[in-house]
Amino acid sequence: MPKDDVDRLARMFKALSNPNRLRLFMNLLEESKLDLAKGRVHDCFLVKLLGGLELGAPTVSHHVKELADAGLISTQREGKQLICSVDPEGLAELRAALTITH
Amino acid sequence: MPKDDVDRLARMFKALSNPNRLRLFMNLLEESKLDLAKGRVHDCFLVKLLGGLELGAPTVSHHVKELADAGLISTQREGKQLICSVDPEGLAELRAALTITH
DNA sequence: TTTACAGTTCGATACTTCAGAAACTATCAC
DNA sequence: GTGATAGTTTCTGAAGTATCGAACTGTAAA
Repeated sequence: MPKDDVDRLARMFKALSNPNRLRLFMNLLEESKLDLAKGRVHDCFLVKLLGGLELGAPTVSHHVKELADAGLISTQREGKQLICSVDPEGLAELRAALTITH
Repeated sequence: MPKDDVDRLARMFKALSNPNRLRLFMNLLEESKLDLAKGRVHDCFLVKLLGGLELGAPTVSHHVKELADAGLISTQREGKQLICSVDPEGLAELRAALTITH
């Protein structure tokens, strides 16, 4: 596996290595599952993702950026709010790397 | 998802978040693929995993321990050598977490 | 145009991680 | 035994990360 690919993968895993950030992602993934199964992308208000997380706004902002930079989610503004969606390609890359039958 | 599960998952992802450690794991996974597909566990000398890694022995030892503690690989001594195998359960947990259609 | 809202940026602080040097343990071959 | 091999443990320093408070930006409603 080329070094660049390993680095890219490692960055994704790192984005998921913090429990709070992972929780954020899992919440979004849970919200998205139905839509992703149909090949569509689910949108979700940032606020909805924070159930029981109890983090400050700056921290959340930072975590969202990490996930986005890693290619695991994409974001877009809608008025005052930030909309997050799981990036299906990023998810697929992760799954491919962990797949046994190549 | 219960907090303990999130923490356990996060720990696995953390173990894969360092490029050198990820490389180690991917090398082992690559070696193991055929066997795992058949439900068996592949063993591999530590030395074989270090192709092009250029790390000191203490560092490698540390990385192997991290992967083992996270439940991603298991190790056993055989004489002077350490034998590593991918832990199929850990791998399955990771894959399950990233699976869309639950 | 003032106010509130949703999120961002900056800076500080406490903490964690990576890697290697030196010294150690265990095993095997002689 | 002695020496060589394979890996471990402990410690240290440099670099990176998580979190928050304070100040900031953009949007929308009053």
